[in-house]
Amino acid sequence: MSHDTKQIIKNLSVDCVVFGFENNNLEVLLIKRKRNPEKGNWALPGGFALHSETLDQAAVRILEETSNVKNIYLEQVHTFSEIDRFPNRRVITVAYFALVNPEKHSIKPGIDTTDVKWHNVKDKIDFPFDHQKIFKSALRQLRQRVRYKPIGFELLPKKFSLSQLQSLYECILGQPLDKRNFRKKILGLKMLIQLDDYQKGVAHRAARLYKFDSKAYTVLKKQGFNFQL
Amino acid sequence: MSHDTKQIIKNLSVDCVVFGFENNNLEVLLIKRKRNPEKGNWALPGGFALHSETLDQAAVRILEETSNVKNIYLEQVHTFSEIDRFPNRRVITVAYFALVNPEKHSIKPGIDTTDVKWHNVKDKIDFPFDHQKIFKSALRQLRQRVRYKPIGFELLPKKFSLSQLQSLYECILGQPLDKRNFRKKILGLKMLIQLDDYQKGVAHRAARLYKFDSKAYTVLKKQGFNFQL
DNA sequence: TCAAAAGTGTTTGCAATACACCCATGC
DNA sequence: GCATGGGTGTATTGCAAACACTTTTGA
Repeated sequence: MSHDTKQIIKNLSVDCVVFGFENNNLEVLLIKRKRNPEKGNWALPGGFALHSETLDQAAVRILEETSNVKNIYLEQVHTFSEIDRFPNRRVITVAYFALVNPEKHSIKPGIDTTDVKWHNVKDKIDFPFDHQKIFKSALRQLRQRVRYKPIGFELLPKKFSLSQLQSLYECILGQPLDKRNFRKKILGLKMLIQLDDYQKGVAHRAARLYKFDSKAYTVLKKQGFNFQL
Repeated sequence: MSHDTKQIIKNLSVDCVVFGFENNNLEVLLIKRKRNPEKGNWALPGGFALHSETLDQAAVRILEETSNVKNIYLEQVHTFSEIDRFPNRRVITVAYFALVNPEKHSIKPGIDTTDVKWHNVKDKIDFPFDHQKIFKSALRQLRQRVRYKPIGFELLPKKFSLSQLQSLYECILGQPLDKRNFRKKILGLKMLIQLDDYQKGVAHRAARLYKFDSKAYTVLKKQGFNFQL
């Protein structure tokens, strides 16, 4: 191709809805915008695509540039094209959702942002542009995916308890789950390895910790599964 | 907005994978290209978006312009952005899938096409550009959708037999279904109205015809359902 | 009378659901 | 010793799956 490699595509942007799981809550990553439009306001991390990259690559780059997160689960969600969605000129945006384990990835402001933060998914957010719509559609897609792909696991630390895992599923699906049935089901998938580690320093019986069987995990991720709870 | 209304967005196109059901086969609509690139070759109907329209609107317009079909079921599938997917310059394309009842909609060439035809989904097609990839991903999405949305019905004539409906599902899912179980399940959804009409002129027992209960249909389409067969 | 598709119920097994009590730990 | 969450098993139900013969019609 004959394009300058660092040149942006002026009418095409990528916006990312980054989900994380912290303090037993599903959270979304927001960045404080350094430039106009909406300078100083909290928004979804986004940016323009370059002529030299695919949109998947753009999403990876933008996440790294805005929030310093790398090497995470990414999936395209939808392309938004309302004529007035961006001020003054026509910009179409492709939305991605991403899953991050906040313990593994340190979040910090990148070149185009002055600040980053996690925000509880349950609390109302006053989004600029059409980011409310984008956020909702990403959440909807996450809820669908989690039912037949084991992607929830991207959000947890290496060692975790079954209660943590259950709590994650409850946050994503927005509904309580039965403890015994959940355990039966999740252990039946044979993708967890029981460890000899236990929770420490809690004022109740310590929970046993588990990790993923990464081979079984990869297989299941490809095959898909049916998680009906 | 201040754009000329009929001006195209040169780096953004829409491609449509139009499915139809005819002669008990699932078919895809192809058009013969009138212009370069790939002039004279069969491809998916597509075209550039305009500054004055959303992508959904572009898909509607393009389907009408290329193939004379209107008022059909449309859903966005995915955005394709490989750098070399289009020759000579960077063009990103947004794929849609559409469902058409060939009996209701007469297909004929539009301004940008010299010919149109239906092509059996099972037969290999030699697609230009990345249309093979686009087609595959649309078919995958159709297979998913049909399991929890009653969209299959968009493809049938007003009056139809249960065998036709079953055959449609078999074509989409690519697997045979049990007749008795299929009927039990589909009648259990209570969205079909039994008519007093029967098939005519067939050399075997005439099949009873049904139509959709459009109210129940609308409700189910919104709620989603679980079609496991 | 033959060919070809329509139509029709029952049984079986599995998986989802509902449900309640004891255990270990820190304070 | 008490508050807190961890951990465990069974009974019931509903749904998916498997399966074969009779009916109707035109040729």
